[in-house]
Amino acid sequence: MIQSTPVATGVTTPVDVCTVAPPAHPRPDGQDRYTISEVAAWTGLSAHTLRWYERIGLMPHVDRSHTGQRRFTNRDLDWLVFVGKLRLTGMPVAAMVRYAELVRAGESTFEERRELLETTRRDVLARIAELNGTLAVLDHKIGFYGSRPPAAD
Amino acid sequence: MIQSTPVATGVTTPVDVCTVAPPAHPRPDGQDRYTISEVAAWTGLSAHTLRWYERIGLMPHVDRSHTGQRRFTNRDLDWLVFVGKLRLTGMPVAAMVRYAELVRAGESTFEERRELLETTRRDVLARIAELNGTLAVLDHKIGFYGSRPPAAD
DNA sequence: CGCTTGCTTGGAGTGCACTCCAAGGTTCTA
DNA sequence: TAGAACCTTGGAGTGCACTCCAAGCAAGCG
Repeated sequence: MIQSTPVATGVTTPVDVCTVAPPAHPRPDGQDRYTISEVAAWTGLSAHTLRWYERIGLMPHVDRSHTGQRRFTNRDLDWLVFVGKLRLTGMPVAAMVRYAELVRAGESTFEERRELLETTRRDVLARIAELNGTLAVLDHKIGFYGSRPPAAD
Repeated sequence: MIQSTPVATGVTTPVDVCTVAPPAHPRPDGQDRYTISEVAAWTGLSAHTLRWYERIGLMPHVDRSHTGQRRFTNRDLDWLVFVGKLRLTGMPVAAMVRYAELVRAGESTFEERRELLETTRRDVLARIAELNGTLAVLDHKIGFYGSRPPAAD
């Protein structure tokens, strides 16, 4: 299952990574220079995965300390939160990389970005419909096995 | 994406594979002895996948012709339709195999089967909630890119 | 200063769900 | 009855999304 990897618990501010400089929301320790393990803990992704995201172009190039260690900014955190959402949609990594490329390419790609997101949106709606279809079957069968699905949820 | 593999288009009868002999619904050519390629065409699964399902125990053992070729019955078709639904829920194959084992084990496993399906149901609800969450983000961002999401759907 | 813990890299490995292959036997149509 | 099309098997290969490894610097504390 693609389901819930615990992405970024504890965020309360509405996120707004949209391409062009959103006002950065100060994060946990407010330094704007987080190590990879801090970011890993904060996002729920592994450090491995964060490096991998950078390698495949899913992260804009991350700042480095004078000795070459990664220092993530609040902006990077915002981006990762958004990427986490895209991942939850079921969007393949290749498409997320494409989106990241468009973001790097600047404003001229607004239209294509919108299209990509709208395609994703349609996919999500289709998937929800599909899941609702399976719910019907599941409920039918659960009824068959002698108990109603729990009323609450 | 796990999404829509075209599973069994053209089914109109409500399916009811539930374990204990449901009245078989006559299928397309009404012979009750379909070759693997007929079943592949009918379910949208590949012949490879059908053989693989049998190998891993996701299919009850399929009838054979006197020379050893598979001959699927309407019952098998019903089962495959149901398995297709389970697959759409995002249930891992291993869990579907577990369910198939329980079915083979007989009535004493009703309770465990019900639990398995209810767990799956909860997973589906959670996934739908997750997807609705992504829709909110998607819509926000699509609005950001200068056009509202299409009104219809 | 030394020590532990953390970070770096390229490349290899993992798990899932298929997907395909080769070599040969079977079935159907003309 | 020939030939095309289809079926069989075990095992190997594929694509995706990570996940881990080894060898070697870097950072922070007493």
